[in-house]
Amino acid sequence: MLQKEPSEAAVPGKVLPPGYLQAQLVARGVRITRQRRVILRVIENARRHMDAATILRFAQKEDESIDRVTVYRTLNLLKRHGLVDELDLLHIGGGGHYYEQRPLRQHLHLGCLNCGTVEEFASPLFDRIKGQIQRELGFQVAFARVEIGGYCRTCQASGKLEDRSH
Amino acid sequence: MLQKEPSEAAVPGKVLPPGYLQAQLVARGVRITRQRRVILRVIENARRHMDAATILRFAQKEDESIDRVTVYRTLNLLKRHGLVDELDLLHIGGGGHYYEQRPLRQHLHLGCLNCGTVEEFASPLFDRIKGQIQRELGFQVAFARVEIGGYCRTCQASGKLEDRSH
DNA sequence: ATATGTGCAAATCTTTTGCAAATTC
DNA sequence: GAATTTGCAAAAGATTTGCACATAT
Repeated sequence: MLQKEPSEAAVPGKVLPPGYLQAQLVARGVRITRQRRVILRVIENARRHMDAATILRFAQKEDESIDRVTVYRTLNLLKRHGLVDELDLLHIGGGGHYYEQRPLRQHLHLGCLNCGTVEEFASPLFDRIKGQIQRELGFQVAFARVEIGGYCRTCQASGKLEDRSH
Repeated sequence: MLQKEPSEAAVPGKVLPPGYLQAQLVARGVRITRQRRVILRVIENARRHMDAATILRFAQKEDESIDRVTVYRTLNLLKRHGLVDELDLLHIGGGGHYYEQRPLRQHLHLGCLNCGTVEEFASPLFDRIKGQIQRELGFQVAFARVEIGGYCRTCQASGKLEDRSH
């Protein structure tokens, strides 16, 4: 399967302070171990969306002994506490999942089917949709995942559109 | 108390005619085999979102000999032609993927974290977001996947909210 | 005849589980 | 000292691949 690094996306207004993940866990009475500290830092400092294997690779740069399993367990911990979101970015870059620290402001992910770059986009309209869902269906929204496939401006301009989803 | 009045398109009705998938493939010069015919019919007649294993189970009711691999290959074929969409429905119901015939009208998936039910919802606002993306980023939208986690009206009313995402 | 599709077995990839040893409170 | 967390090995689950045989044009 083709392996492609998901882009460095313009992360819309990352407002969360450094150490936020750890602070949140501490506030919830979760024990912070040596390996968790490393993994949290890797996630917070991510310049792009990372899958578990990538997070492991970065974590092992700081602590060789960290195991793949510990990464998965920490990701599950963070998911349970709603501190990270799991994406699959339309599988443009592989079969697994990608993780990002849950942002203050919900955003959409735009994956280019040609070059694999992932942009992010926030729209007030999406908040209105959530309100509409709540009002019309009585469905209480907890979180959302929006992944849009298409072609980025650059690839359209280049004219070299080779659809990799086929 | 919330009023029960799902306006507009709570569940966007299936508008595509029976045999649409097969017709589309034929129109594109794809050969229709015995097993493909069965698998296409299973997908078209789906009453809920199915994963590959479920599609296989239904297909084998009609033709015992159909193999798991053929289901995957047919799904890939349909994906390549943009005739089905792949979802994971927030993994409320398992680790794999779910498939649905690509609808005429884009809709959002609302998965209840409590009972696992998936509702669908279409909103003209979402079309406006797509326009916005196109205009503001020059990103040409091909398809979208929207999965929203939360709590359905029924579960909220029942009071028995046991969060399965934790 | 030639292209393509199929089933089977095995491989691959991702994620989870069992358990003894290590770590933390 | 009790409870939690870790690493290792192994299992489990989902999907893909190699290949000989079958099927369709």
